[in-house]
Amino acid sequence: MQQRRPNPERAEATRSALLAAARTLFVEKGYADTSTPEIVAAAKVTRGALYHHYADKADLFRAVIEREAKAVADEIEASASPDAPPGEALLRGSLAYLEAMSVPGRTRLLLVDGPAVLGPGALAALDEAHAARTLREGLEAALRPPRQEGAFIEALTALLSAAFDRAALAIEAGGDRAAYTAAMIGLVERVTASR
Amino acid sequence: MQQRRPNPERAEATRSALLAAARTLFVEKGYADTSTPEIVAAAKVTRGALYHHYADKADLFRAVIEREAKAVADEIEASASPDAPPGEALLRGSLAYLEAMSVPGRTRLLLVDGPAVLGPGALAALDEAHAARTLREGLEAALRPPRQEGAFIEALTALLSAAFDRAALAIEAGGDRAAYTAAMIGLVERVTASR
DNA sequence: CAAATAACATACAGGCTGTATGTATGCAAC
DNA sequence: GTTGCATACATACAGCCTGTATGTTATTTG
Repeated sequence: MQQRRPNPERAEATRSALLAAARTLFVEKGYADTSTPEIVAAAKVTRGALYHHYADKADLFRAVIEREAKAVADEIEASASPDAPPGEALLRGSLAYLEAMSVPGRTRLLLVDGPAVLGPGALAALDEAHAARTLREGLEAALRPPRQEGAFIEALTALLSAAFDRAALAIEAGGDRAAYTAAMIGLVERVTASR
Repeated sequence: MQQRRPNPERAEATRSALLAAARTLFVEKGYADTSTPEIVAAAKVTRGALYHHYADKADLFRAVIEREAKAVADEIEASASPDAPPGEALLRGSLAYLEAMSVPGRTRLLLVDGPAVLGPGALAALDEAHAARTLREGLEAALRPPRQEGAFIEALTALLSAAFDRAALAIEAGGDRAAYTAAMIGLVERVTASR
């Protein structure tokens, strides 16, 4: 498919400029208060270009979100040590998640505006595909041999993931980073403790 | 204050109609996709009435949210048994929260659109004033004598609260209610277990 | 009963979204 | 090399929505 590709670099540059401008404005003013005229002005293109590459404003937002979620997943994966014991790997991944989410704007994009604009289902799917998978696999490994059924582990994963999200939000909002980190580690340890 | 109150019943009826219509539409279509003409048509008033009683669309939304948060808090408090041991009181409160949040539309209002429209800070404040207070007090009681400092307990409260929220969302989205309830109870038990 | 004010109703201005239409440029085949 | 077509935009337009400004009615108070 797609043998003919006229001027692909220019198109890619346009998309890139739109994504960068949109990300900045969405973070600064939120999705609802950011207009497409503002975005294209910041990206130095026209609205025609925007609507040529993206179906609508929400589609552009989705592209921004996907990029961001992938960046988070990549950073987590980059900081993973492949041959660490399950318990420690899980802990390291948790800290890496908090670190990745402390990049300015990420909590607003991924945790506040994202669910409202794309629906919580879409975000959960993205999460599962990227960041949360690491968490679930870590939990499964740490809880092996499985003393619980699959649905329980899945639920536990979701709950812990939500706790991590809240920690990231609280820290970005100026909360006590050390306290939230400690509480998070405490949660993970208590959950994985071979009772 | 407020000695003169011309036609207060009529005004109250108007507000009530607006709140009811707005709640229904916000739940069905979300805040962004609900227009004020739609709301006033459903409430059988005019836009003039809306902007007379509320500063703007977001202010009406805030009123809906506050009503809903108060309802949740009331339901939790109603199901509390005052003289139960701390551990059991906490568990009961947790289940009551899940039950209260299963009223249709509540998760979308309080957990999805609310944070995006009002900002996560405003919602957290509302939470702390109503539902989360019960949780924090329960945790403090269950963890007494305090083996941890205040900031840690506060953080732990926030994390657990987020886990509860996610459980409510997952259940409303069609998740395995039993699994999520069990996982939530497991979390609370492990956290309050005298290590 | 007169004045003031609440409780609306109506009209309007500005901005934003999405679409429809127009234009230029590269690639490809002939 | 030019004819044809698709990509990559640019421009113009229609409709809707929000918030405000202004007008009207009906109480309540002095």
